[in-house]
Parts: sequence; C-alpha cells; structure tokens
Amino acid sequence: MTKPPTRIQQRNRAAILSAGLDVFSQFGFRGTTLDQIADAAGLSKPNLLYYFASKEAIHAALLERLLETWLDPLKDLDGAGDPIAEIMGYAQRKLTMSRDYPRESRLFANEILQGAPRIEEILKSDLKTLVDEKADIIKAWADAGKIADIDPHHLIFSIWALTQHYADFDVQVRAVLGDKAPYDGASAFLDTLYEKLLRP
Amino acid sequence: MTKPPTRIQQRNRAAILSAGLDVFSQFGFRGTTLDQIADAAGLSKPNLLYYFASKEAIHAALLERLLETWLDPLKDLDGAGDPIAEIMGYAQRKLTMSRDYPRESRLFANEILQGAPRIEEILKSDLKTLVDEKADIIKAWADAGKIADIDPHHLIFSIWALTQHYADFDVQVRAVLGDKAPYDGASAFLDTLYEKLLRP
DNA sequence: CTTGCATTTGACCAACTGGTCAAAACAACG
DNA sequence: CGTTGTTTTGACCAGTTGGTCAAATGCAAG
Repeated sequence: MTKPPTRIQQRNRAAILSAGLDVFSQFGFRGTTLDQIADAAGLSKPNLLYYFASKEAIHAALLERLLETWLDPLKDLDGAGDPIAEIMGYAQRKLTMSRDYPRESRLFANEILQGAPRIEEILKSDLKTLVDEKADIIKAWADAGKIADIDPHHLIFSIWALTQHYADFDVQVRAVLGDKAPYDGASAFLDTLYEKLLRP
Repeated sequence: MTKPPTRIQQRNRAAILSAGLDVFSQFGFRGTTLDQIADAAGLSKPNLLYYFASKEAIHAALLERLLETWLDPLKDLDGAGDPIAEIMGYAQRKLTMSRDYPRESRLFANEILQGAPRIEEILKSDLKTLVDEKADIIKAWADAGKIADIDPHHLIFSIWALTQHYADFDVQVRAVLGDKAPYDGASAFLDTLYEKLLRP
C-alpha cells in the first residue's frame, strides 16, 4: 500500500542522492557530514532527514544503486563470443564507466579502502560467484588455445585496476598528463595491452 | 640548536605516526579523529598533542615521509639498463611496496581520492617532472626498437594501477580469491603481462 | 475556500570534535 | 636527596555532529 512518490519527492530524493554521491565519494562515510550533503542538495538538514532516515540510509541507498550497475559489464562477458573481443570489450566498457561515472567509482573505492564494512558479505558471495564463473570461461578459452594461458582472476583484477585507476586517481593522472586528455590514450593503450597479452 | 630527541620522544613519535597511518589510511583525513589515533597509539589525547601540534601536523608528517620513499622505485629506472628488465623490475619493486607497505599505499589513495588538496602542487611539479623524464627514456627505447611502441605515460600509469590495486583493494581481492595468496599470482601475472606487452 | 496531507523550517539536544591549560608525575643528573 | 626539565594527565572549552520535534507553510482535491 505504498503510495507513488510525488514529483517533489522524486526531485528531492534525486538531489539528495546526487549530493550524497558528490560528498561521500570524496570524503568517505565518516568524513562526510549531513550539512555538506544538505548544502550540496540545496535543502535544510531537517528536510534531508525528512526524505532519508539517517546518514546511513543515504549511503546505503547509494551503495545499493551502485552495486546494481557496477557488475553489469562483467555479466555481459559472453562465453559464446569471440574470446579476445569479449575481454577487450569488457575492458572498454569498464573504462567507459570510469569516464562517465567517476563519482560512483570513487564511492566504491572509498568503501573498499575502509575495509568494505558494508559490502564485504556481498563481495564474498555475489561478486566472488560472478568472478569465479567468468574466470572459468576464460580458463576454458585458455585451455582450448584460443587465448594465451594467463591466470583468469588476475586478468580480471587487471581490468578493474587499469580502468578504475583513471577515475579514482583522476587528479594524479591529470597532474602528470598536463592538458592532454586521459581517456583517448587510455582506450588505445588498453586495446594494445590486451591484444598483446591475450594473443595465443 | 635543536636538542636530540630522547628515547621516549622517539618511541612515542613513532607510535603516533604508526597509529596515525593505521587510521588515516583507513578513514582519510576528515574521517579520522584524534581519539582514534590516541587509542591506537596507547596515549592520551593531550599527550598526543604534546608530540604533534595538531591533527594536521600528524597527517603532514606522514605524507612527507611517504612522498620521500614513494617515488624511489621509479627513480631507480635506469636508462642505461636493459629496457624490458628495467620496466619489469620497476613493476616488481612497486608490487613489493604494495605488499610490504599497504597502509602507505592506502594513505596515498585516500589523499588522491579527496582531490589531493595537500599534495596537488607536488604532483604537478616533482612527480610530473620525474614521470616525464622517465617517459622520455621509455620513448627512446621504443624509437630504437628495443621495446614495442606504446604510450610511455599510460605504461607508467598501468604499473601504478596494477600494483597499487593489490594494496588499496586488498579486501576485494581477498574476497574474490578466497584463501589463495594474492601476491604470488600477481607477481607472475605482471611478469607475463609486461613481457608480452613490451617485446618488440 | 477549506480541509487534509505533504513539505519545510527554526530551535533544540546530547554526543563528539580538535584543542588548551595548569597541575601533577616522572626522570635524570649533580 | 633535591632540583630541574620532561612527560603525562584530568578538567575543561567552544564548535560541530547526527538527529529530533513541534510548529509553520505549501498545495491539491473537493
């Protein structure tokens, strides 16, 4: 019997989540204050708490929304497709996510850096299951001689590391590159890297 | 005319820095409290502040100590050495640092995630200079046909990303790998990757 | 217009925060 | 032992924090 949200509710909840994403992704859970989020959302603090029960609740809503979409690119890795194209496609999808959703990437990074207290169980169950499953596919490709023989888990880690680095360490990347745009070079680099790594 | 520090001073300052490293690397600057550091160091809060003027001062001391050693592995990359061995050696040294100094890696990651407010200038000057210099060396190797033709900056980023990932995302890596030890596989994977990537 | 619900707010609170200070406890040296 | 400098602490403070609440305001349907 939950009523459909009004237009105001939709707008304000969205503003709060976006503001929370801004602040949590930069300062982490403990380093973020409700006043910061309220300011960024253009609402008063009591009004924030009219829409979300607590600071925890905002953070939890963000993490939940994040986990929903975060693993999609890996789910799309298709055992029936062309091995090298599938893996390179996964890397490119993940790089696109870093470029288009850097705040989400940093929110995730912050959570992991803090020891993943809120999502450790999910990592050990859902994530591990998904990764093991895709690792089996990659292993089968390697055994069949369709790609080079490399450790599938570390291959997946490498894709995570190389792509998320451009979102999470953005300020360092830009400091070093000067005014050159990071993502074009990154995309080309990843293509070269995985082509050479995977060719049998 | 500064007096040499007493034994007690040495011990307590070291305890504070180690405790601060524990807490700052997990929660970031804003997320860390002096009480947490004092507890971890086994000192009272006023006693903390007898040794360091402020929370900022502890954090600054840690960052300074970190930056001193953080770039050493890259400095050691020798333009006169064997190209592939030099780059693979750098990657392995960096991986060893991730394994032996994960707290330092996470302290750095936290600082960058927060937009590097305290070290952005250093990144743009010292770090950029060093990286550009080493990128020139790598470029020369590529031009001479001694290694494959890849973008030197993104090559260096890839080494940072792939090695720091094992420290910064440790809990995720371990959640996925189960009880398998990460670093042996990582080391072998990096060797394979850079050998294949760099071979002309 | 009015009634009823959704929304917003100012005032407030207890706990926590970074930091101060004077006094106490300790250590070392003659 | 006494004196002097070092180290430690309990009490304290002003500002911030997450959160509450009753009252005020906005708004849409009848």
